[in-house]
Amino acid sequence: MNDDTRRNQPLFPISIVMKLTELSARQIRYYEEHELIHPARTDGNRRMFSFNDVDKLLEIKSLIEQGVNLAGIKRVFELNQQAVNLLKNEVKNEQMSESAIHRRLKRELMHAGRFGKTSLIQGELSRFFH
DNA sequence: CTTCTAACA
DNA sequence: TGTTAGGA
Repeated sequence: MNDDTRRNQPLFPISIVMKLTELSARQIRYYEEHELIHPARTDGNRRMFSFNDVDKLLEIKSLIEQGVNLAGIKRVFELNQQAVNLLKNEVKNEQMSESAIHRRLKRELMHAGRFGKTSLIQGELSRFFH
């Protein structure tokens, strides 16, 4: 099992996520309603969150505190996803050497760092560290 | 007892 | 966003 799979494992119920993110259940459910997160469901219809879900919620919290509305947050995620896809394609097309990939990645990570915990692209970047 | 959806003195 | 009702 790789890191990606591990980070996407549905592990905790909403009560734990509330403590980890300091967000109310209302907020967490609201963000799901607006498709900012997609937690898994148990047989009993209970939400089960993964590490990636928690990271994303922390990201949402940070952006909300900075005055970004839900539409804005969606765009941030979309642009972030586009950046990931570009990196993936470049790697796939083997148009970059290993060292170039890592240099590029380091630059992306530092850029992401300026915005807080942002980007890091839902843990998807971990795939490039293999 | 925890979580879910829907609704709003 | 908070809170509460009524179920599961």
